[in-house]
Order: sequence, then structure tokens, then C-alpha cells
Amino acid sequence: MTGQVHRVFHALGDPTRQAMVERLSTGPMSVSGLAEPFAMSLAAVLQHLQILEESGLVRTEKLGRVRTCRIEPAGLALAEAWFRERRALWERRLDRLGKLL
Amino acid sequence: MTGQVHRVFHALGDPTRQAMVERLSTGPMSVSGLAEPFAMSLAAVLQHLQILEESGLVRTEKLGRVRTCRIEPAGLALAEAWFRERRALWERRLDRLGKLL
DNA sequence: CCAATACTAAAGCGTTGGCTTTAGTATTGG
DNA sequence: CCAATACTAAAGCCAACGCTTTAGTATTGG
Repeated sequence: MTGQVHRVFHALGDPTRQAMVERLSTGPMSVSGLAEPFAMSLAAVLQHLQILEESGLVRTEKLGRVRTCRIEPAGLALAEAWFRERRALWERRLDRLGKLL
Repeated sequence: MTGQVHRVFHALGDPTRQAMVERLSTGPMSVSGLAEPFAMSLAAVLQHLQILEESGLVRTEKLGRVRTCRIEPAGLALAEAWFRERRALWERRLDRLGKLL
């Protein structure tokens, strides 16, 4: 599952997809509901959605003719952990530097 | 400075740039030092570096003929904060849901 | 001084990304 | 039953990416 963090970052690197994740953070919704604020075709939204799913940030489930999209917290957690690690390394280095002085 | 988070994500969305940031997390280094483990031209590394700088993740400084690259902790912090916010929203929602049951 | 070092700038090239349009399929309210 | 709804699949288009090569400039150890 690790080593795929850059897929998460790549997914969030597009403003539309970032906004979609922000929107889904407030609760699940249908594809057309998710698409509503965006000035683009539904097909385009679906393509973004697919990238979000492949990155592990979003999970979707189809019931009847409606596909419901929701955040996958594990995906967010993976990326958040990466930042914590970088910061830990950085701070550890500053500590060593401090002790040298 | 905010609203630029997707630039940070975009910068980290490339495996080479992600690796560069990981490398710089352990300490500053020159451009050629940074480039050493990568199987690509120095020019390519410079191009990645420029994107990292524009995203605010990395700061560089030239002294003599050597440009030294170091992490900009504020850039990492910005992105980390974004994840914390999403998680906060998500958890707040689960709380409301829990109280309803 | 000058060759080696350490980058830098610019052009070009094939691939991927974000979008569209068109043409579907599956589901359901009335 | 059937028209409207909610997506889905595929093809095509243009811009942005990631890389290369070539040809520089600035700095410095000896």
C-alpha cells in the first residue's frame, strides 16, 4: 500500500480533484451531486473520480442507478503520515545541529 | 500563500520530486549532490528543482558556483495542515452521525 | 591564467492529462 | 411500459509534462 503516496499527491495536484475531496470531506454524495459546482461535463467529473478512486482517496459504490462517493480516510491518513515522517526527520536533524553548538 | 496547496501536491505528485524532498529532509545539499542518485541529466533535475521551489517546498541559495538546496518547512506544514482540516471535517461528521443514533 | 567544475538557458520531442462530444447502457418514477 | 434519470464507454483534441541535447555563463583550485 505504501510507495503509492505519490499517486495520492498526483490526485490532489489538480484543483478540481482537490475541491472534490474537500466537498466529500463534508459527507458522501452522488456523482451528479459531486459534479454540481463544476463547470464541466459529467464525463470529465467521472474521469477525475476514477483517478481519486485509484489513488485510494475516495471509495464509490453503486446502488441502482446512483453511484455514491465517499472519502476513504485511510488514503488521507497515508499522505498525512508521509508529512509527519518528513517533519520528524527534519526536526531530528535540527536537534543534532543544536547539540553541536 | 494559501490556496496554493494544490501546487504543493502537484510538485509531490512526481516520484522524482517526492524522492528529492525525502532526500532533502535529511539535510541540505548542492544541486549535483541532490542529482546524484537519479538516472537523468542535471538539466532535468534543475527543472524539477524549479517546480519544487515554486511550490514553496524547497528553498535554494547560490554561493559562488554552488547552489545549496534545503527544505522549506513552511511548505510541508501548509500541506500537512490541509490534511488535518479534512480529517477534522470528516470526524466532526461522524460525531454528528453518532449522536443521531 | 585556465581548465575543470557547477550550474543555466533554450529548443525540441514524445507522452500524459484534462477536457469535449457522441453514443451508448442500466434503472426507475409515474 | 417508457421517458427521464444517472451514469458509462470511447474517441479525439490541445496543452502541459518530463525528459533530452546543445550550447552557453560564472566561479575557482592549482
